[in-house]
Amino acid sequence: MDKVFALVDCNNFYASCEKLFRPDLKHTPVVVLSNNDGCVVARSREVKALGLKMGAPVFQVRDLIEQHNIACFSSNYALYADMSNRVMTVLEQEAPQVEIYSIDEAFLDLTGIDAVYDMACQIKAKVDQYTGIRVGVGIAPTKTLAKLANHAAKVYPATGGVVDLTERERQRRLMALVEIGEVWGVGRRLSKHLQARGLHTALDLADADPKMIRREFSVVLERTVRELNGISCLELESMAPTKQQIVCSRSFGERITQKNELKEALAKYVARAAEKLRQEACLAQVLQVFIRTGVFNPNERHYSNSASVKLSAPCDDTRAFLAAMEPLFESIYRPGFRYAKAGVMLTDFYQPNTYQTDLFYPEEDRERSKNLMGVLDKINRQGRGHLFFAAQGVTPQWSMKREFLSPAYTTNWNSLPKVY
DNA sequence: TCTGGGGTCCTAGGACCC
DNA sequence: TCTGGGGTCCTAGGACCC
Repeated sequence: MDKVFALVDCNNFYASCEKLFRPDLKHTPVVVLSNNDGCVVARSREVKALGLKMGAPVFQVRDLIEQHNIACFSSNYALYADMSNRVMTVLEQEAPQVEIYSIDEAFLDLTGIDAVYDMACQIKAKVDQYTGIRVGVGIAPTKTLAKLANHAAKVYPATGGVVDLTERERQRRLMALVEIGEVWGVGRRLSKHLQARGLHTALDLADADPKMIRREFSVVLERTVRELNGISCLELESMAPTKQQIVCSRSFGERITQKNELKEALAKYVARAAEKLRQEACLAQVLQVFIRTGVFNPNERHYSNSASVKLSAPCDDTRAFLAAMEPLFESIYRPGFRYAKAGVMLTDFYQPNTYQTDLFYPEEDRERSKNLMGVLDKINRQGRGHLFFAAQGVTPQWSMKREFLSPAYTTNWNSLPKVY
């Protein structure tokens, strides 16, 4: 039986979440900013119409923002994550198989369902009714084509937000209209190379020789070509695969010049990364840390370095990672720079009980570690940062700038929206 | 002066083995 | 003057995604 995938994608997701609780902004242009209120990372429909670019640094578009009275919001991930969960819950109720692909997108497996188009319309209506979030739906025999169908649902309002691309003729008609860079898996670099070879539209890519594509580009792009021709190469992955790395990094609200402050920042990221690791129920053996100055100012001396260490055994104890971080930091720190960003990465993951233990680390210590971390996490689930390590410092001067943060409307009792 | 954060996969090349 | 062949594993870097 032919496969049928649907891609459901929330419209302007972050901006929509902000608007949801601010009916007064219903027709106002809205942008959501990255951490430190640095870049534009989401735009409402009105803002897109104004031509304000995704990823634009705020200071470069400040005039445009003032001129059009664009409402700015700092990223409120607590809100977006909760709204995302609500949307995904509806999808899981409506569809037999769901792959949550990102915070605002999911693939559905609708193979074997008659009247797929009607079902997609129903799902769209239900998400809107239950969450207030508008979605677009693209239907096709492969994931790559479903992405393309979803793109069409967005670009052509006449579609009403649902596009069924099951028919080959429709697929080809659409692909002829779509630039090659819009294809899922074709980024900026590939786009340039492909255009240099005379391939400009999605259809050009679909009609390219897969053997040539593999030889000249990669096996990944070859798969894309086949997918564009209706041959499904990418399965629905309804089980979230276990993570292979955990990264925690931040740009600072202000440049750091003090050594101890930089170390405290790293300690904080180590603690957060270890917490995430325990949430995943994983153990990690390699810790990497990095620090760097700003990268954009050409008049400034630049420095960037990283170092990593392999622990004697995989673990998930924050204390062990903190102890390992210190010498790494000492080895890469250089005084006299204005540091802009730092981060840590955990890799080399193991499942508990499937690894070689450290001969000199007794079982009872492991038990105590597990209990201690358990208590730590339990307390911090009541509110992040209730309990922390002294190494993290108590009065960070460098914390993130979030000047335009909206309330945690859906996840904090004290921030529930009030209706008068 | 001010430019985000967190992931995955693939490939090429080097080290090493027999 | 002439110096093999076949393989694995690891890492860094590059591409992509949201």
